[in-house]
Order: sequence, then C-alpha cells, then structure tokens
Amino acid sequence: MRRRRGLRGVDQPVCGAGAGVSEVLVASGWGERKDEFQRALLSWFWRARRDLPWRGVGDPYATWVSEIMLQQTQVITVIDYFQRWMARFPDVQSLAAADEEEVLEQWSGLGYYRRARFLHRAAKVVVDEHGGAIPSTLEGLRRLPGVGPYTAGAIASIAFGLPAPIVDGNVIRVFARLFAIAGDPRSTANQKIFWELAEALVDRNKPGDFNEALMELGARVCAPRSPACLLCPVREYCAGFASGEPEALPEVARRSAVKPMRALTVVVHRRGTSGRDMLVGPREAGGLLAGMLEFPTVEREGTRWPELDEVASLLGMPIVAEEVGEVTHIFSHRRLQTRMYAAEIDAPVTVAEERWRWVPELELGQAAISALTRKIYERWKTSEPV
DNA sequence: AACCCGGGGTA
DNA sequence: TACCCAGGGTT
Repeated sequence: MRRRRGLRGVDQPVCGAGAGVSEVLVASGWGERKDEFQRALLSWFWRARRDLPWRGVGDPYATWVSEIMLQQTQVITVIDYFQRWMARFPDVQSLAAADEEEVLEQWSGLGYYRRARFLHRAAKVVVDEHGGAIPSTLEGLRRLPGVGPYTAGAIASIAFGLPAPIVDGNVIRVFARLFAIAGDPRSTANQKIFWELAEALVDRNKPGDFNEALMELGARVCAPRSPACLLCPVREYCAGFASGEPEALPEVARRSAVKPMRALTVVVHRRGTSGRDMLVGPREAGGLLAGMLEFPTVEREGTRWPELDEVASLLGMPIVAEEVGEVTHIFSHRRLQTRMYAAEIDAPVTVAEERWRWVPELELGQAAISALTRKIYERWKTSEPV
C-alpha cells in the first residue's frame, strides 16, 4: 500500500476493524464539538441547498418515490422522472391501482427497473394492509419491498422527523474523510462504523435536514475527485483536509475492467402502409432488463452474433431483412454488441409467438422500453431512407 | 456476513 | 474506459 504523509488513518488507522465509534470520536477530539459541527453543516445547507422538487413537499409518498428513484441514480437524472411520476401517480392509491406496464412506462430510461416493481408492489401493500398510510417507523418502512436500511432511514428522518441515521455513497465519502477511515468502505467493520457515526451525529432536532445536508455536502463539495475543501463548512473538523490529500479517501477497490460480452441480433420490424407500427415484446422474466419491451432479439453470451434465421424461427415466420448497422451498449458490468436488421412487413401478418405485438411508432417513445432499446430505435431511425 | 444484481451518465 | 450514482435482496 502506498503511504500518505500525515494521514493518521492510513498509516496507523484511528479507525478500522475492531475500533468502535466512541473510540473514533474520542481519538478525533470530537466529543464536545458535535453541536458545532451540526450547526455548521445545517447553516450551510439552509443557505446553499438546491431547490429540488421533492424537497419541502411534506408528503411521505413523495419522499418515498424520490428516495427509490435516487437509489444509484444521480439527482439531475431523477428530477424530470420524479415530476412526471407525481403527475401520473400523485398518491399511493393511484400507484397501487396502476398496471405494471404503466409503471414501467414511467420508469423507462431510469434503469434498475426492479425498483419500479418493488415500489409498485409496496404501494399495494400500503393500500391493502396499512389503509393507504405509509409506515412511519423504521421497522415498518423496512418491511416494504425495495426499502433497505438507507431508504428507511431517509424516509423516517425526512418525512417523519425521526432521528434515524442514513449511510449512502455520499455519507461514506464524507465520513471517510472527516475521520480518516481507512480500508475498504464496504467491509463489514467499516460499514458498522459508518452507521454508528451516522447514528451518533444525526441532529435530534432536524434529522431530515441533517441527513440531507450530509448527502448534499458529499454531492456538491466533498466530491469524489477534486473536493472543494475551501468551500466546505466543516473542513476544520476534517482529517482528510488536514492531511492535504482528501481524495485519498475513501479507499475504493478497483473493479475488473473485463466486461463479459453478449452478442445480440435484433430485427426491427415495421408494419407498413396505414400508420407505422413496430413489433415489440417483453424480455424474458428474470434476466437482464426483465420484462422491458424490446424488438425481436436473439442474444447469447460471447461475441458471435446469432444468425438471422434464428430470429426468424423465434418469430415463426420468414424474415426478409436488410442489415442496417450495429449498436454497442455498455453497462457497468456487461457489454452488449448488437447487430441490427430492418424488416418491412406487409399486412396482414401472423406472428407465431404471442409475446410480440404491434405498437404505433408514435407510442414507442412512451412505451416501457429500456435505454438500450431506445438507442436501437434511434439508430434504426437514422438509417431509414426519409 | 458474503455475495449477487444491475442501468445509466460522465470526465 | 473507469468511476460514480441519496442500494437492495438473497443465501
């Protein structure tokens, strides 16, 4: 391991496996400074916070929706989705009453579609078993599908004013720097420390604001790279700032650069003369992008594209199609290489498999499709003769 | 407690 | 390409 000058937590970790949070706070000289820290952070937050559409709404449902959308997804991406969602499903009853496909339509493009299904299922639970009232305790929230330790704490503190701790990626980074917490932040021992710190530090009077402030600080000041320490309201408490190398923490493990390849052959069918219909169907349950609508596709692991006649037999009909290009789509854990064909179908046509159906091209943008299918569609469109 | 899962955006 | 993103579920 590379050594870093002056960073206690790295060469001789103050914190790490075995140390409890009280030792951490005492070793950092924090015992009596907690109140000052809270005030400094909160007054910064009240001055500098962003005006986000889910803030200050005073509706636990809105808080819940925003927290689910924000899981592993950046604020800037969520804003528009949140507003459209709240317009279409303004309360838990309307969400519970919706079809899953409508729910996925609203989620289309956000990714991690399992979140939408959990949220939908949980809405039914809230309506059926809680009379439409979102649970107001940590334990009650935790029982809802899709609500883990972070989300339960966020809803409890933000929507219900309970002094619940939260730990997300931002909090991990902020705490790792504030207290010079060395080692893999995901390790069990360090996770325990992060949660205990969050519990110990959360402002009992303004828990929601405090938690949001911690995350806002992580997102806008205590950034992963090039943290803006000179703008930081709590830099005088920060071991990372004192060390001169705040970026050295947290110690993130490098992920493998090798992404498994998957080869897809997709045939974009358009049905013809009266209106323009596109043939789509849901992806198989359980796999990648499960249930999301796609164009007829055959895919497999590796780099060899399935042949066109495999797609033809999948559809149970002969395909006359011309190749129109390739699309590469990269997930964080996988690479998809797509070879694309275009087929014009003269009605009437019978599609053997029931899972395929025609949808008007104009409705495709609103359908429950993934960003991958959206990308394929866009590429297909630009290859069309006008 | 370890492990798996998984979409998208960006520097 | 690497890394990050207001994580959760399963075993």
